[in-house]
Amino acid sequence: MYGKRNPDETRRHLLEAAYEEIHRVGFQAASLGRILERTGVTKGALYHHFPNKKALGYAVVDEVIRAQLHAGWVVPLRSADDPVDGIIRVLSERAAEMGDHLVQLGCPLNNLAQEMAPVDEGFRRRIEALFHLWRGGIAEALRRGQREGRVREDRVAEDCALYIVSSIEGCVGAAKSAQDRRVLIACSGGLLDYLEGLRRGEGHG
Amino acid sequence: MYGKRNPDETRRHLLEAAYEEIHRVGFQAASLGRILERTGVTKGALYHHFPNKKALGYAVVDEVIRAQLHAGWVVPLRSADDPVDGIIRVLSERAAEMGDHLVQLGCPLNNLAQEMAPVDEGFRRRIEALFHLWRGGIAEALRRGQREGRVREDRVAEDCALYIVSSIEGCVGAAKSAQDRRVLIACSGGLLDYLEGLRRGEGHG
DNA sequence: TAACATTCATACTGGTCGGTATGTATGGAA
DNA sequence: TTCCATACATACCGACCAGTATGAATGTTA
Repeated sequence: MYGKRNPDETRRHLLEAAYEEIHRVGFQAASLGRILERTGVTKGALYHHFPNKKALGYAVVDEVIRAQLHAGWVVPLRSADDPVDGIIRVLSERAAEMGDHLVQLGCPLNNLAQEMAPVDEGFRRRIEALFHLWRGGIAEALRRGQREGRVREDRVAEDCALYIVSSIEGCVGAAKSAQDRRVLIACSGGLLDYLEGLRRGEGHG
Repeated sequence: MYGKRNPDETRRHLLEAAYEEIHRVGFQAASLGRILERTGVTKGALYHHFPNKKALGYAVVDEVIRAQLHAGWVVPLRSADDPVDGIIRVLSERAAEMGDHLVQLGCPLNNLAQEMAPVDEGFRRRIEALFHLWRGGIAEALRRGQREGRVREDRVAEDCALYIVSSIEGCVGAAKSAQDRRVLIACSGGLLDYLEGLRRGEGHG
């Protein structure tokens, strides 16, 4: 397009469009034709940058979703004073940032996980790497909180992180299934209960 | 097949095969050809019993999945003495019954919800009706527990049921994403924490 | 047994898809 | 200026898919 040539830009455009297409309809139902249509890129260009559809999907996970997760969760949690406060704040920030997309289409990472994990091991491993990153960021914050006396020490940080991430995906999934933002709010109440229960001095441990 | 004729049976076979196919690859990727192949039913028979693919999918939700949910969750919870004990017992029973299928392929209802809710309103409503049934069974048990003094009364039963179901789906989803049964166990630990916290006399309310 | 609706069976259609073959324009290096 | 890899563009292919047209059995009813 434009008669101009710019390989890096076209690759970026393809990745962004593929990300949105996959987020909208899933990987298997994603149409290369629609991606090309929306980007103005031609099939020749696409197959120059990616050997096949699967490689494009892999790149979306490895680059686009990974960058979002890193910037949206890992980095912010590093600079949080209190881990529980930090998780709650990041949670609401991410929910606000994604807006209606989160309720309508769900979490891009979890969508892919649920669709592709049983079907393609390459996807599964890449997706699991991102979940590992995510849980790692939360667990690190929780461990720091334990050292600083903010988080109860009778819990294993990694186990808590696993449950927190799963619970987030559960809540987002419920809201998506209902196509109703209020479900996200109501469901998050239970998660907040759990998070508050992780603070130090909450008894019954 | 068999030269014999039996409309009810062929319909049942079709529904069962469709259920399995959808559970395996999702509705959109489900192939009528594969369903016919595995049942031995022909295309003419299929389109005699169902007007189109979508109607077959709807019937799977309305009949197959609904029956499973009713028999597996609603009925058992009605005869539970303690709701928290009951939920925990049903949880493990269901997990045991589905075996590796649960970890490999995930929850049939939630799979469909995540795939189809944003795409087709007919699916969404039917799926949401089943979630309503499920949450209703749990909420009813919790309310009875509150009346009988077994469950703390500073919680709204419906909100708790929403979070419990979402949390279950989150845990199952995590295990499916990891394709690892141990993830299901570890993740359920957090849910058990939450459930135990619903019992009466647990402080910090 | 004759008429008729139900229950299937077979062959075919149009459309979409991922992928490929082939060609062309660009830009940098020698 | 020549050469050549890079970066595209266009046309086409075979596979699969949901859905349809048509007809043949089968069971039911009169």
